[in-house]
Amino acid sequence: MAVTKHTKQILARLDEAYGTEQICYLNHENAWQLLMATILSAQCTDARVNIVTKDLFVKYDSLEKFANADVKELEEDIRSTGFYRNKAKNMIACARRIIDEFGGEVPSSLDDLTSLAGVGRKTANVIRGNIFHDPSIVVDTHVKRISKRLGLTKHEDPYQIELDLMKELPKDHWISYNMQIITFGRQICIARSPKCEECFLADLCKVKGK
DNA sequence: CTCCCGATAT
DNA sequence: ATATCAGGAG
Repeated sequence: MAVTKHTKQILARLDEAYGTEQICYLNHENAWQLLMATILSAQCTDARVNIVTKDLFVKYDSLEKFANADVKELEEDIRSTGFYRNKAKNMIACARRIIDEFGGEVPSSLDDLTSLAGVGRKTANVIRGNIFHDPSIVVDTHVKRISKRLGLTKHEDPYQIELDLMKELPKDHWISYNMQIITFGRQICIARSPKCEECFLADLCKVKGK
């Protein structure tokens, strides 16, 4: 499967602008912390998640603490991330199942990860990429919006977008693409008001200025 | 498809 | 007032 010149140009400019180093914007010290942080990041900015987890991971300093947490208390501890009832319930169930079914270790396969409460394809791929360094494409709102703007996919469904990107992007760019697009999406191709005047991909964009 | 749901920019 | 933010489950 040949990579189109259009795609090569995009990747070359992203590499030049942001490098290819693997960076995670969710603060964490281990696998279960990243898992909990990623569950919290659903429909919430990473900046907000980092504020919450700063205290959260001191109070809950192990999976066992989450497994035995009081739901109401955990709800208040994570309230500002939104969807706090679902998230608190999922975090507790998730911690219990990792302890009971996976010997206390965060599993590495997509199927095992998505079998956990509150863990969908996006969260699972964050863990696979950042913890286990398995090539994976995380389709979040930035990747979705910008991949469409750049003409790398026409789909709305995140899984279909993931398949399109896996076909179009060389495997060694999968992880860096995610980091680059998130950075790009926050600095330039902002959802509410994209800065097309200062965008280094404007000439390759399908919907420039719209 | 609907519901979960607070913080922030416009 | 409205859209959007590193989504997932029923």
